[in-house]
Amino acid sequence: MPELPEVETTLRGLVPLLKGRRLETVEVRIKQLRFPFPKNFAKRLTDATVTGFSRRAKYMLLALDSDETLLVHLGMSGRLVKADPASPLNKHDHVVITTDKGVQLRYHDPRRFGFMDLFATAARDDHKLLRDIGPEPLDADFSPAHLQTALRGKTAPIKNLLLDQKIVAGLGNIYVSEALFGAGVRPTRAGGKVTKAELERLVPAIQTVLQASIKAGGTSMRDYVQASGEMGHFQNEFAVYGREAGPCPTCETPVKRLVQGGRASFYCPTCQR
DNA sequence: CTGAGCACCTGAGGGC
DNA sequence: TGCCCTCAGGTGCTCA
Repeated sequence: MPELPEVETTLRGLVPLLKGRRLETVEVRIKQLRFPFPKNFAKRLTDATVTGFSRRAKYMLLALDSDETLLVHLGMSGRLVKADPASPLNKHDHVVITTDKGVQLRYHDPRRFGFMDLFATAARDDHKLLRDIGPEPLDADFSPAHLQTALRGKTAPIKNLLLDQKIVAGLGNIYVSEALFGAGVRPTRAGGKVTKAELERLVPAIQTVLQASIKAGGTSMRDYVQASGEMGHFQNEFAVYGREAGPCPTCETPVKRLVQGGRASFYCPTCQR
């Protein structure tokens, strides 16, 4: 599910609920998610106070006063949502955290592709899952020149390469289709053959679609909701994603769907070359 | 090294 | 209703 905008909106929603709060109870209700929980996970979190919030690619990072950092990945179907502590637990509510103010957060993930980790904050830059990630697309150092270097000589389709978190952080299947539409680049183009002029359109196209989605609270299609429980509504603004045979918003040509690397891509055959 | 394919898991929806 | 198939927002592994 969640790509950069959904992770970012979740994180922003967590700040007012968790900032400066001590985690009073932590209950892990499943043996493992995608990976086993770290040793003594619940015990190490209990009584820690949350001091900082950041995001890297699709990872949420919560800094604790215990000098450890909680890493959360939502996988395909994960969500982290405030809940009434009195309401019954769902079978997919895998981790339940209650703060010293009585606020309860539930990590819910039917497909269990998500996971959590807990590690020394000082070792963050060496973390295996974080160290090879490419630039954040909303940061100043994300540029056409970076993409040009990263894509040089690549024969794989640009669609697949933009999903590679080492090339650019945080994009997933929805926003790659939307960004390539915004840039007028066909998803099948070999990465190394995308021109400088096209990359100069692609960078702002990526930034525009991500920022618009964050503003809309992300995309809620199946599982995703914000930390508050509210839905996002960027799904109402898709230009091409999920709109096979529908009219291109620019030229009204029917949108095409194809499968690349086992995943659907959507594009306008007229506007994207 | 690259790129392709599979694996992990549940649930929703369509066709019959 | 029920069964079987396909598909879904991610990513790490193996193999050629």
